Formats: sequence, structure tokens, C-alpha cells
Amino acid sequence: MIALTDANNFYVSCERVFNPRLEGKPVVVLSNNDACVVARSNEVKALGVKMGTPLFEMRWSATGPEGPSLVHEHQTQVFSSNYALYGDLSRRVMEVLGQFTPEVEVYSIDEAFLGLAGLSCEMVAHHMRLMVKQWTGIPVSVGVATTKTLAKIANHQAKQQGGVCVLQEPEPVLAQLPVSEVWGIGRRLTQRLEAQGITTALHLQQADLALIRQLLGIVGVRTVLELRGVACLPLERCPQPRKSCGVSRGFGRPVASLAELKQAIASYGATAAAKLRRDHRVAQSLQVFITTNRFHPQKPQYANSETIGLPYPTHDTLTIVRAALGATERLYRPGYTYHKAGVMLLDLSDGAICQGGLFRDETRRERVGRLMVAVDSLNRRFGDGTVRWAAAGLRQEWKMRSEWRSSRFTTRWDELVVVR
DNA sequence: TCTGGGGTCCTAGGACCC
DNA sequence: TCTGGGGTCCTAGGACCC
Repeated sequence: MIALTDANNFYVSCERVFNPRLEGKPVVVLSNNDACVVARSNEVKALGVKMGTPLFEMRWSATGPEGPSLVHEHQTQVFSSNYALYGDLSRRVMEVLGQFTPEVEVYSIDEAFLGLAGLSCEMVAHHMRLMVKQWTGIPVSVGVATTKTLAKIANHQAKQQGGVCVLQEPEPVLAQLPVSEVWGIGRRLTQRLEAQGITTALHLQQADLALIRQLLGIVGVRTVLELRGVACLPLERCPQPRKSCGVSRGFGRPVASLAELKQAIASYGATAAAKLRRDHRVAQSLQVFITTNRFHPQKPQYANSETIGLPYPTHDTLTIVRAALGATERLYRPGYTYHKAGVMLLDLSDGAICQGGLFRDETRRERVGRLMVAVDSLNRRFGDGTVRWAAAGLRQEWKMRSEWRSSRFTTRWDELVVVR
């Protein structure tokens, strides 16, 4: 049997751990740039606010721009996202789960698959829920079934039944479940299936495999088999090393000048390079993209990207940022207001395996390597941003909005919770 | 005024090889 | 008259997930 644990309204729950006054109140957490709702407390879900709703729409009202604001009328508590906090609490939740079995696959920031072979499912599921809540403050739901896809559905059930569901006989549940709720069936595939009269998970489970192969490809066939209890997706205990690593952001205000665009790209490139070093990976190429705001079609639109090969696989900020800035100069067109930009590092490989370059300056490589180690350790010890790159600018007026971020209670000495 | 970010996998088509 | 078959690699686009 496989369990899927999934935290309830995870980001909202993280905020409540350090601010119990939020309990029972409507709470939302916003995406980057304070743009969209990405986590909702049950109270907010009950108000009919959809996942992904832009904040400005919530500030209008449920009925349109003229009505009373959902935020004000219901005293909704609004938070900017605080990934330092959520990431750390996620790590703690996973650590607790790891005490029940070594068979843990961390699937996302708030979900894990667990192999329960040889364990008493019902008992373990309840115990896990209790321990995670007691030791981290985070409420989780646990679904158990014979395959990952069915465990997802069991978890969906658990959320409506007090937190635990062991799915022995899936069929009655599948009959009630819209096909769009099945893991792996998104918006487009739902349309394709519905056109064939396949509207419930049970229809999908019983569909003809040849038809599914044609309609949804090999991935869809796996989904159908998984619904039938044939495991096609193994538990992945060791995360596969990343193949790409990107950093992109929308700007806090429109950016028109090349100088500011280059600051942003330098900043994102430096962040991406630091991630690479943390993972002990190196990149062989990179891509830079810039774009105007597609939500303002009446304004002139421009979006473009450039992919560049690096002279040798590297994770050094100087090489990466220099290459990214060169691309930015070639991509830039005056006369537009830019809204978003990003740097993606591609063709990643293991940094421990280093292919020397025929014309590579080994002395410089070693010196730059030592510089990176120094910068990383200072930032690790004293907090991100302690040492920054001048190319990223000092004032950074383009920086994303983050007006309502709570403290980083668990990862910054100067932001510890205060008890009066 | 205000509309997220970071990933993965699969497929089809083109270029190229023998 | 008649123009193969089998394979790899790369890329872009489309789909999905949280």
C-alpha cells in the first residue's frame, strides 16, 4: 500500500503556526509580487474564492467591481509568500514522516508518498497525522491505496472525512469523482475525454486502452492502469538531480531602461548560480528571456529569448552573469515597458565531474571558485543578501512587491518570534 | 493600478547518418 | 515508369504537476 500525505492549506497553516490568532479567520497567501491567491483557508474557500484569483479581484467583490470588497467585508488576513518559512516547515514535516518508514518520496513542498508495506495502514495513518500536528503544528491528511494515482484520490476523500482514508474499494468513489480530478488529467485532457463521453473517474478506469493510447498517449495509459490498481509509477526515494534551474520574476513596477533590465538579470542569474552551487551542479548553457505585460494588449508587445552555450560547464556567478548580460543587451528593444524577465540554466550535470577546457585558465578558475565559496558561506552564516553583486544594483526599484510578508521565524536570528 | 514561479515528461517533425 | 528502411539526435510545443 502507498500513502499520500498532503498538508491542509499548507501556506496558510504555516502562517497560523506562529500566529494562532489567525485560527478560524479567513486567510490567504499570495504568489510572488503579491499577485494571485495561491493558498486559502477553509473560510476563504467557503466564500467562493478560486485558486489563482488575482488579489485586485478579491478587493473588488464577489459580484464585480462595484460590490463590497471580499477582503474588507470579511476581514480577510492577507500575506505575501514567505518561502523561507514554508520551505523550513516542509523540511520538518518530511522529517517526522521519515520516522515512520524510510520509504519516503518527497513529491512537493507539502506532499509525500510513503511505502507502507508490512505496516498496519489505518493505524499508521492516524498516528502520522497526530505526530506531524503535534511536532510541527501543521495539519495533514493521509490517503492510502494500492497505487499513487489511487492514493491521490484517497487523500482527496480524506480531506472530507476527518483526515484519513484507506481506499479498499475504489469504484464507488471513482463513480462520484469528475474525471478532471484525476491526477494527470488537466484542463485540455478533460475536454478531450468529455468529448468522448468520459466524464467520471470510473469511466476512465473502464475505458478502452487503445482509445486512451490514441487520445492521451502513453501517460494516459499509465493513469488508467493505475486507476485499475496496476502500479506504473514507482516510489522514487532519491530525488533525480535537476536538469534545469531557472529564476524569473515579474517586476514590482514597469521597467523601460536597459540599465534596470540588466540589474534584474544580473540578480536572477546570481541567484540561479548560487542554487546550482548548493546542489553541486554545473550548467553548460543558459537562456535569458524578457517580456512586456501580456495583460495589457493595447500597449506595444514584445517577448524574446536567447539561448547561449557557455564555454565550459560552470556554476560560477561571474561567467554566468556576464553571459546573461550579453544576451540582455542583444534582446533589449527601446520603446517598450518590460514586465518580467528570467534566467534559466540548462544542460546541468554533476559538478564533481569536471571536464577541463583546452584553453581554460585554471588559475583563474581556482581563484573564482574560492571567491564563490567565500560568498556562499558568508550568506549562509549571516543570511541571504549579506554579500551581493554590484551588477544587481543597490536600490532595485524593479523588485517584486512583498508588502505583507510575515517573519522568517525559523531561519533568521533577527526574526525570531517575540513572546511578551 | 493590480494577473506567479519552478519544474517534468512526451510527441512530432526535421536533419542527418549508413 | 519505378526512388528504402532503420536509426539517432535535437528542438519546439504542448501537456501536466504543485
